[in-house]
Amino acid sequence: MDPANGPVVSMLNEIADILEITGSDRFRPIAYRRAARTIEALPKPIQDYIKDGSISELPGVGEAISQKVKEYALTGKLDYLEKLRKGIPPGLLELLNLQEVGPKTVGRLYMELKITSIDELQRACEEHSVSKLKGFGEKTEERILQSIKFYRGSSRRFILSTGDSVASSIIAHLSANAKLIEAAGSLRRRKETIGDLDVIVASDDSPAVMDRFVSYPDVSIVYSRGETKSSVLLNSGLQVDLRVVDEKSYGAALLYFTGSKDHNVELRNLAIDRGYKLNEYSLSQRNGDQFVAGRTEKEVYDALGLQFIEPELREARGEIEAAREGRLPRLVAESDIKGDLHCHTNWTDGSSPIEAMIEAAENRGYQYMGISDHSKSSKIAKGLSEEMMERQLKRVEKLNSSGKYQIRVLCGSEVDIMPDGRLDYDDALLSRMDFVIGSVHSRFNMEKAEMTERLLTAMSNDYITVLGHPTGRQLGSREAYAFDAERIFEAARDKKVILEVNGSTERLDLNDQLIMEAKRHKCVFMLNTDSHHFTSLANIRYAVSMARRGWLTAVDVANTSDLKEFSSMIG
DNA sequence: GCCGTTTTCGGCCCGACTGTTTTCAGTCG
Repeated sequence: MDPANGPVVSMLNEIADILEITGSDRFRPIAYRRAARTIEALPKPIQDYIKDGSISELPGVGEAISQKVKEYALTGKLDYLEKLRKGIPPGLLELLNLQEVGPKTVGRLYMELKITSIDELQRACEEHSVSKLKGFGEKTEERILQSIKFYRGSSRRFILSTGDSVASSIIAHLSANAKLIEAAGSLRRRKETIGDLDVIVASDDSPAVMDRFVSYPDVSIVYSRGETKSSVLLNSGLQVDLRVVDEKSYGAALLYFTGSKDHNVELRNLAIDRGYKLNEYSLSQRNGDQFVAGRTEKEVYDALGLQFIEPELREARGEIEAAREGRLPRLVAESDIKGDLHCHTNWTDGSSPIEAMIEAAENRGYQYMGISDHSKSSKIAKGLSEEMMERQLKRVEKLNSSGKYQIRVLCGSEVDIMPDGRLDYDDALLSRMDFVIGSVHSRFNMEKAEMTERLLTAMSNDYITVLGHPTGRQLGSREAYAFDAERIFEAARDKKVILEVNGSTERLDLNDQLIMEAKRHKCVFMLNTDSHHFTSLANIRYAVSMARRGWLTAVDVANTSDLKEFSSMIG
């Protein structure tokens, strides 16, 4: 997605929301949402499509919507939307964020009880005036109160690594009754954050699986418990949905619940084109329901004439077309990685000694690894003074010549990029290092132009090898700083500065979309962990996940090369 | 509102679960 399109996407979705609440033709809001999805997935700003007239060729964007998008893009507002907004009180839209409360419910609550905000809804439920409405009852009232409580509580997205640990614990809990079991959804697609967790099970004894599931110790609320589907809320606020299917439907179910939604819509439409019907049970003949495929995902893709599409690619970003034409990339895999250069030690803010980091890297089968402690200005991180840096260089040299390790240990530094773009050590010291990771750790709130200059200046230093965690974002706590990505990626390519994909679980930086953009600029990448403890070297899987979501192959990634070739790349 | 090798009008992905029903509407994914 191009971030510049965000406002247009919200505009279209808001129109859809209002149309749903006011109860117009059922299909008009669907049309607006479809157009919003299309525009959300565009790689370039919508203005580009308006300029060359290709906007009305976008799927789901016809005459009426393209006119509205043009007006909005040109003037920053839209008459039609202003008029719609006047028709309903402003607080009404927020009610849609409540679980189990949809547009029909909001519409009726407004029409019959004059409810226009979450506060008013809460009061109405507490006074039991909602349950007196026709079609509503006590349980509905309680459910709404619960949703309100949840909505006001925790943030509703979880980082990927949290999802991984919950998933493996639930899978362990259920595995005795499951023939096949796997986490699906955004977790399986390796999205940077997940909203909920989907688990798919193949089993002959569905009731037993369901019983076991709803009695998982960490469950706080059971939302639903059915024969094939159950849904619970954990104490952490994470919702978990479980589906149980027959073994012969397992692949179809996994495919269906892995998504993304847009990928599924495209797949189903392709199925229809080919005379089939695709649902969570099988791919079947459109007439007669005869089973065609469904035991495995590959079986379904095969029957549709597609290459197998890795879950990380299933975002409706052109992967289905590529699969049809047999030109999907062979994605980089964890087993391709031959070294990790972003490792801190207890010389600065890490908690493991150099030797422990080296041994952990060796145990992973790496050919090389890099020590990259903080530079002197990172006071909080106990950055190394020049003298200490000198000592560390000598220490690593000694370890390499000790004969104790098979692995080659490189010594570098994660050097602060100062506000003016200079690096935190002088060139003489930098020149003696095997590699240099330049990172921004201060003054995150610079203006875009200033930050861009800062990064460009840093990248023009001859000794910088890698741009570390290029956007500085931390999931759920710190936004990416502003900079002109296009200029930075062009400079990275021209100056041969490698872009880091940082696998630290709170960072995941670059993210998938920026990776795709950088790849279009023909940049080279390096996958690192930013480990502060020897066990964190395993986080390389998260860097790999982002890289795969960004369509990277081993060729795009510097640290898939053997030591010899790699040395020439960083040298 | 969009779209078309079944259609320029009449469809629009589709199935599970819940609650309030007495056969179904609303919500979700």
